[in-house]
Amino acid sequence: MTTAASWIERFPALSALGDELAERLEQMSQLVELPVGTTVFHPGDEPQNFLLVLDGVVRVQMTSETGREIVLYRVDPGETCILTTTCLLGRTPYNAEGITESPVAAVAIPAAHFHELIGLSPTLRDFVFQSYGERLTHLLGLVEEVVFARLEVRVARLLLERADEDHGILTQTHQQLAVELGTAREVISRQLKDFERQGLVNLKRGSIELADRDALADLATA
Amino acid sequence: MTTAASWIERFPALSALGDELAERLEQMSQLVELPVGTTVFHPGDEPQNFLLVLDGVVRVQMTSETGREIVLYRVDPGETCILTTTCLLGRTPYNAEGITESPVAAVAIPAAHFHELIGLSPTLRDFVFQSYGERLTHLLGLVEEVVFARLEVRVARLLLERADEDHGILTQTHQQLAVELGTAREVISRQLKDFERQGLVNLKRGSIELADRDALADLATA
DNA sequence: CGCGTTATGTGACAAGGTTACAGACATATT
DNA sequence: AATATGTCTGTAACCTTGTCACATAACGCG
Repeated sequence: MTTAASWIERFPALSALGDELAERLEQMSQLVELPVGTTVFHPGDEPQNFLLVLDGVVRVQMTSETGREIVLYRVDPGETCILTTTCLLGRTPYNAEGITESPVAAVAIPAAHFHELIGLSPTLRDFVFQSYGERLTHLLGLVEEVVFARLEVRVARLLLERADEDHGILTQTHQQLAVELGTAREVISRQLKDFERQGLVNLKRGSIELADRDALADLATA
Repeated sequence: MTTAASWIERFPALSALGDELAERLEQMSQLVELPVGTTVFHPGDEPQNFLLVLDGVVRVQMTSETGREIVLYRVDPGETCILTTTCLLGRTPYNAEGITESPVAAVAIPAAHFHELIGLSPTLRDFVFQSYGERLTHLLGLVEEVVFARLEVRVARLLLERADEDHGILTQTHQQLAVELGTAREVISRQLKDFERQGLVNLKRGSIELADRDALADLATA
């Protein structure tokens, strides 16, 4: 009974699983659907399942006592939430928060099964190792940026990274951008106003239009 | 031929390996000895071996273009350098620097063998997963601290963490402390002088004596 | 249209990073 | 002992970033 069109096909890294393991994985997994804005986990929770995102995006962020926040990373389709894996394997509570940024379809695999499968399948193992590696590298980059990079550079990078490809427009509030960088809203407002005066962007309530991408790119690589 | 008193015994996490695997691991590994101050790796290098530290400490840090540095973590005896593992598995170059803080004895396992063994041994696998988890958690803590924590708090924590247990003395220069926190020497000097004026520490050239640990601890938990 | 809500702008000040030196201490050398 | 040299520490001035306090502007809805 080949449960055709399985979610597993969405993960290139899992294509080498083999029919037998794929079917077992299929059986022990459970599909979850979450509306946008759902809190997937928050600090103090302990995860019960290994999580794979099929569709949508989960944003993982941290909040300070004073209320400032910073985005740590995003889990995109085809990726796994490595913080969940870490807390699962280490039986430690989350120290960050996960929020769906769009409607999310995900696969949950109970801890015990996950442990078993990881022993059976080099494919799954490599997938998890690779995920760990990518996140670790990414987090080191985050540390580097936060500690060493000037704010104008970080804002320029953020704008380029998150702007709509075609029209060069972001529909985000200053507050949202502040959370991306772990800074304060006023600081973003100030910097954007500066950029506007230099003709790099056009500001409207709730959106930012990139007026001079080349100049921003120059800044971003500085 | 039981090569008795193997280095493997130093790793509690590897005690469950079993005789056969332990012997194979033993055979394919190579002992390395490094004097203090050796650069184990630096940005751009690609690792060839999985590394386990037997004795001594390796400090892993990052340097900015402007010359500022920050310590990311330390690899203590019984631990593995997870950045090495990451770069090894991902075939990516290092983006940080590793320096021995004391004479180091380490075990090197060539990438191919490592890959094979990780498939064979759940014990080794769990060890690596656990190492990943610990570092990831630790790095998230670093991000949190760097982004949200006030400097006086960070300095207080650093002093308590790195002071000699008995006498409450650190023999470190302000520059060295600055590297720990990813800040500038002048900033550390300023803060320490403040602490001194408040009677929390006594400063001497090349060393700092904690004069009021309780007060520092109060600050540190703030 | 009027009104509440959310988003943005801005000034003043505090904290931290940078620049530029001065002085203090340690050690080696004469 | 006196001097020279290098390293470490202190400090002032200035710039960037974060915080606080409020003003103003844009939107959405009855």
